[in-house]
Amino acid sequence: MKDTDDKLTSRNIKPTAMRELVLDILTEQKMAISLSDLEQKFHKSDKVTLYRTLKTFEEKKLIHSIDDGTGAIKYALCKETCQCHPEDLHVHFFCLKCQHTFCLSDIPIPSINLPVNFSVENINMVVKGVCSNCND
Amino acid sequence: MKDTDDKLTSRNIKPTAMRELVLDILTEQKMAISLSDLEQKFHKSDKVTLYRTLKTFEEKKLIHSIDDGTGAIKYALCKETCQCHPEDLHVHFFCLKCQHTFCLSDIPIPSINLPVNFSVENINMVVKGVCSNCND
DNA sequence: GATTAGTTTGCAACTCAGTTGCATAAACTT
DNA sequence: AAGTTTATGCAACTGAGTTGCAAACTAATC
Ligand SMILES: [Mn+2]
Ligand SMILES: [Mn+2]
Ligand SMILES: [Zn+2]
Ligand SMILES: [Zn+2]
Repeated sequence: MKDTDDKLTSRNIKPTAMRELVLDILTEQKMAISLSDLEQKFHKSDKVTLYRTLKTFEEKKLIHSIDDGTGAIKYALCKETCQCHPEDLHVHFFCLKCQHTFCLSDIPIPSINLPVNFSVENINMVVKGVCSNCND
Repeated sequence: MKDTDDKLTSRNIKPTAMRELVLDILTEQKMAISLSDLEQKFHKSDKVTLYRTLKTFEEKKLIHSIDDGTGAIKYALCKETCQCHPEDLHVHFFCLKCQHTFCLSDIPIPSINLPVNFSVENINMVVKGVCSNCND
């Protein structure tokens, strides 16, 4: 618990019981999960509390959100050093077979040449295909 | 009307009055529009009919859909030659000021090196920033 | 330790995009 | 014209996300 607590406090999040539970669940995931995924990891839970917990985590840059086009936002832990700046952006992968969404944390989003007078703030890049698990 | 009709029939879509109207509206747009945007271009209209019209158009590859992260799918005309294959994919741009979504039809999505055993079917890339209109 | 002030949680209720079912209307087929 | 297929319109629903408010909890002060 101490480790979980530290992770929270280092991001300026008050370590409540609820938040520790949520962070633990997020930590043990190999893939990004949605609010309703998270909800189902509890026997009894309140969607709104989980929703606000995720919002807080995202605001404090403990997690980042991924819009993979499935209609439900997914969330995944940020790296310790992440400040959610452009240089922290990476490609995400959605597997059409297992329907899981992964961070490709090592693959930075390639820069592109925009038309004149266009300026960039943020880029979302989601690759859809079949993951290594599902490609036998 | 003949031109509109041809566009529809060449994509194997029966040219009804409704569909002609929708195609005309889509043709005169400089940016991608959502279902509810489209709905508001009519004085009296049925959302479901427009919804199904867009679905049909997309299925027949007359238009393509864009998930720009705003929560409402946007639609834009495909080029004549478009078959919605990977080589037809292009970058989309969402302007944080005017909130408009544009096709950057001339900017192909850069290819990336995925981890071993990952295969690609599709890529969604949305750049967010400020468009040339809104940059002074 | 009781009092207070600020924060978090739980419940209900709502919004909004997208979707389905079904009955009517319109368009083709014979 | 009668029958068959396809398109349209209306109602009703789903599911993700969101807000308001009161109760529970925590932290700070006396
Ligand atoms: Mn990620
Ligand atoms: Mn486009
Ligand atoms: Zn997979
Ligand atoms: Zn703009």
